[in-house]
Order: sequence, then structure tokens, then C-alpha cells
Amino acid sequence: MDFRQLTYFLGVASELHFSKASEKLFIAQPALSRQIQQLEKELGVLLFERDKRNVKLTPAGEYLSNEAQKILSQLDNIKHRTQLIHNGEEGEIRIGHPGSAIYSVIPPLLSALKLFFPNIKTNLSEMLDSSVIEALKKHEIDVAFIRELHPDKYLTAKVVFREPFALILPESHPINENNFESLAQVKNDNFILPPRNSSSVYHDLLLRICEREGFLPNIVHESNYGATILKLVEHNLGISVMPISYKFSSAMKVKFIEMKNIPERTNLSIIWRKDDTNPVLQNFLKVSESLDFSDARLLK
Amino acid sequence: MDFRQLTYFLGVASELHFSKASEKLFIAQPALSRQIQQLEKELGVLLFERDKRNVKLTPAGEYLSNEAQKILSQLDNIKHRTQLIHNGEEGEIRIGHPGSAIYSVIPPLLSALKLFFPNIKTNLSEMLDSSVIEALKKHEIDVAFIRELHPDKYLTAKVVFREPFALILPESHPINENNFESLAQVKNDNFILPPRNSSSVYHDLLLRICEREGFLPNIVHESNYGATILKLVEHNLGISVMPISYKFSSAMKVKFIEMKNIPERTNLSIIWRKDDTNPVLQNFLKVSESLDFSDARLLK
DNA sequence: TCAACTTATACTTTTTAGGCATAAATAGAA
DNA sequence: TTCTATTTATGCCTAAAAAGTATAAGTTGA
Repeated sequence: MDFRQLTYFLGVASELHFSKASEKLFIAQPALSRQIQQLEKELGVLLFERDKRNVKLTPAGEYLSNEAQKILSQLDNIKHRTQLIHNGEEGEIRIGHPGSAIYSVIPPLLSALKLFFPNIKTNLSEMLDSSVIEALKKHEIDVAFIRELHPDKYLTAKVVFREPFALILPESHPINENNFESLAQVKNDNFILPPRNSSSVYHDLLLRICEREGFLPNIVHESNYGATILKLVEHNLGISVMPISYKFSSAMKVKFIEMKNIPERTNLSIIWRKDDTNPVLQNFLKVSESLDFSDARLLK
Repeated sequence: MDFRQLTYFLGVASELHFSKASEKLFIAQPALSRQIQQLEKELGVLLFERDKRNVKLTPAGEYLSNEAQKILSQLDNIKHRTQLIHNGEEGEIRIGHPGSAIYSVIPPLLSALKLFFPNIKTNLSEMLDSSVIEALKKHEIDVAFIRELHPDKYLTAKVVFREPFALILPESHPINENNFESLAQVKNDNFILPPRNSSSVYHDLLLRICEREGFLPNIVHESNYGATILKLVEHNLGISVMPISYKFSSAMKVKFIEMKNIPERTNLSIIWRKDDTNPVLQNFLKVSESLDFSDARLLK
């Protein structure tokens, strides 16, 4: 039994006339008769009752006709969806990202993705930089946003977004936007940062600036998550340095003082497996390239 | 695309190795390679990523693999069920019958059918003799039980059950099993019967016997349905004559006096379209032939 | 009884699938 | 680095299957 025979069978079943059906199917009548005979022989089932004048479906033929119709239309659907997947228009992409990306690149990116590829589903996993590489290599995610780059033979990364740092202070702190000039002003404050091993950017930045300003910061608390750090600052347990985009993340009572006058910026890079040919990933990368993640657009 | 190609595709998809798959599929490796290429070309979709060393499914191939598996197993199922229908082991048979048959042949027949052909469904329609012929010819039913035979070119009928008549009397009536001898004893009673046009057996029977006994019955009520007639008798509105099997039909307060001493019997025949080749019907007829609808078994 | 119509069969041609030999590419061993 | 083993792809030929043409055979209705 093959699809051709089923199609022929449906042709005869709908015409109930071999000659007419053969015309519609663009084959000769004897060829059609023989294919039907063959199908009947293979199944061991009489599908049509025919005399020299009339053709009608047997109950088994009736059943097969309904089912064959269904299965052929299913098959069309499968073909079509297979093609969509091939073109990367349908499927899922699993994205790893630091918590902060939720306040910057992710919303516009998902909007654009939805616009151009409405049938691509996304699966977002918030994860620390330290987990991203492993998750990619284990195929647990397909693409990620990451702050720090570790060049890797099997991965490609590309900076998509740069943003300045902000000094995070409790509301009661004497420093404010107007009187802030340099980090030296808070050299006696306690600092709260992510642990060095999970994300070195803050440490390195802080240490670099402090060094420039001639002091060594006193780190008193550590936490992996931005929201936790903000909460600790709010409760007067210390001050911090974070990417400015966290400003839009919550309604905590802390001050964000953008450090415009220092050259350091935090990069957000997109990273994926170099050899990943998944068309959904390719489309995801295209969309992300097409977007201009300028500070202006994201931070207003 | 045909089933062969899908089967080959599934073979490669499960082995992820063309040479091994070709062995399992009992064809040469180049033939397999070419069939897969052909499938890919027809779909316009790369199904496998292959270098000279490794073969793996693309996302589209992954999808197709799942779907193809489903559709091929569906197809197996369809083949199987088509064969069952061909053998008359699956399907539905629509049965027309007089109300009285529910109290005689139908229960043992349905039990036997269930036993031998558990996948045949039945659809019972109670109908008057007068509707049966038309319903059969309109293909509204496939087989029927009928009391009166009207020989018909397109129908075949066969007597399956004979039963004696009973005189139906209200409980208060002076005649009883012991003192009943002949219908002449009730020649002055009022009779309740089905209308002549819908079922002549009762009329004809009654008239024949009465004629023999030398009187003309007084028919005062008519009703098509046995239960109605019984109710009217119960309420003392007259007496009736009905097949003895109604005795087991209800708990109405009426007396059934079997008229053993008269030769007349009512026949119940099975009737179907002579040219109906529906295998379910054939099996139904076989089962019904295999049963012995003797009075003894049914009326105890 | 014959003409018209419809499906089936016989035979031939065309198309497609499959087999064999081998090329091409690559990983891993020597 | 070179060679060998392994694996998929390609070229070419053969075999099988499908489709075409002509026509037989059976049936209906004029």
C-alpha cells in the first residue's frame, strides 16, 4: 500500500466511476483499475462492489475512504510543518540569560521575534554567567546572554548591548546625582557585590576604579542576585555598583547614580554553539542582529 | 513521498547510520541513500546532517520522525480495521422489529451476537410491519423482524419463530385457564386490536376463528402498540388476542389464556435486502440461523 | 438484437527502484 | 605525515513496477 494507491482509491471513491476518476487523476483507466485491484489484493478486502454498470463502496471501502482522507490530510500538514521547521519558522529556542537582561534586551527582542516569527516559542532560563557555558555545551539551552566572555572553541559570542554602571545607594545616603563626582567619595562605605567566582565584572570594575582613586573597597556582603543586592542596599547594609538597567527593575527605595564620567561599561553578549545549525537559532540571531539595542531606546 | 520512503527514513532515523539501516531494511546502502535524498528533495528539507562520519537528525527530521512513526502505526490500525469490517467482525447493524420481538427473539439473538462478534454494534428501531419494507428499501435499516410476509423481489424473508396466540382478558373476567374452551365463549365481549391496515394478522386470525365459531367480533378500540392494548384490557375496556410472548412483557393485571387448541400461529420472520452484501449482515444472519428459537426456550 | 457504455485483460513502453562497483571524504592509527 | 578503515555519495546497469494502448467482455436500455 502506498500513498499513490490511497489517492487513486479516494478518486474512485468520490467519483464511483473508474473512467471519470481516471481522467481526474490523469492516468489511463486500466492503470487505475489495476492499482485498485492491487490495493484490494494486498488488504484482502473488497473495497468496491462493481458490476459492468455500477460502482459502489463496500462498508470496508466506506471506512477506508474516511480514514484515508484523514491520513492524507494529516500527511499534508506534516509536510508543511516539516518545511516550516526547516525554515526556522516554527520551533522552540531555549534562552539562558542573567536576571538583568530582563530589564534591557529581552523584552524588545521577544517582541521582534514574535513579530517576525509568530510560531517560534521561547523558553527563558535565568542563569548565572558561570552556568551558561556548561548549559550550552550540554544542549540544555540554545543561546544565551552573558556579561563576561570566555573565548571558547565551540562557541561564538557577539556583543549586543553596552551600558554604563550606576552606583547604588540607600535613599538616606548623603551622595546624590548632583554632588557625585567620583567613587573616592564612598571609599569608606561597605560594598555588596556578587561573589567573585560567579561574576567577575563588578569586582574587576570596582577594583580598577578604586585603584585609580587610591583606595581598596570593603566588601561586606555577597549575593548572586541583583534583586537581593538592591534589597540589602535599601536596608542600609551597604552600597553597590550595578548596570544602570536595574534602575527599571523594581520599586525599591534606592538611588541609582549613573557613573557617566568613567569609561567602564558592562557588555551584554549573545552566545551560541558555533556548529548549531538549528534554523530557529539562525532566525533568532537574525532578529537580534536587526535590532539596535542602543542605550537610548532601552533606558528611557 | 510514499510509505516506503517514510519507512526507510525511520530506519535511518533510528540507526543514525545509513549502512546499518540499509542492512535492517534489506536494501543496499546506495539505494537507501538515494531514497532519503529523494525524500529530502521532494520536501525541500534537510532531514539529516551528515558528514562522512556522523549522521544526525535536523530539527525538521526530528519532527518528521515522530510524526511518521505515528502515521505509519495509524495506517496499520486502519488496515486492520478495514479487514475486520470486511470480515463482518466490526460494524453496525440496524434492526427493525415489532415491539413484541423484544419479548421473544431479540434478547437471545443479541446475546449470541455479542458472544460471537463482540465488535458488532446494534441499533434497534421498534417499528410496525407496515414501515419495515419501506425502511429496508430506503436503507434506513439492514434487517428486520416482521409478522406478516409480503413476498418482494428485492427482499428475502425467513421464518425464525412461531408462537401460539393468547386471549387477553381483564383479571375480573369470568373466563380463566380452566374453563376456557373456545372463542365462542367471548362472542359478546368487545375487542381491542391493532388497526387492520397496520397489521392484519390479528384481524385475519380473529375473523377466521370467529367465522369458524359462527359469530362476528365487535371491535371497539384500536391501537398500534401492544402495551397500549394491554393497558386498555387491564382497565376493562375490552379483550384482545395477542401473541403469547407478550405475557412476559409487563406486570399488567390481565390474564393470558393460551389458545393451544387452535391451529393458528403467529410467525416472526427475519427479512433483509436480497442483494445486501454487508458482511455484518451476513454474520448476523449466520448467528440468527445458529439459534434455535424454540417456544420452549423462549417462553419459560 | 444492437448500440452504448464501463470495467477488465493482454501486451508494450516508460519510469522507478535496487544492485554493484567505486569515488570521495574523514578520523584515527602507524 | 601517511596510510587504513570507515562511511556516505555517485555512476551505471538490471530488474521491477507502473502506465499507456488496444481490445475483450459484460450489462443496460433503446
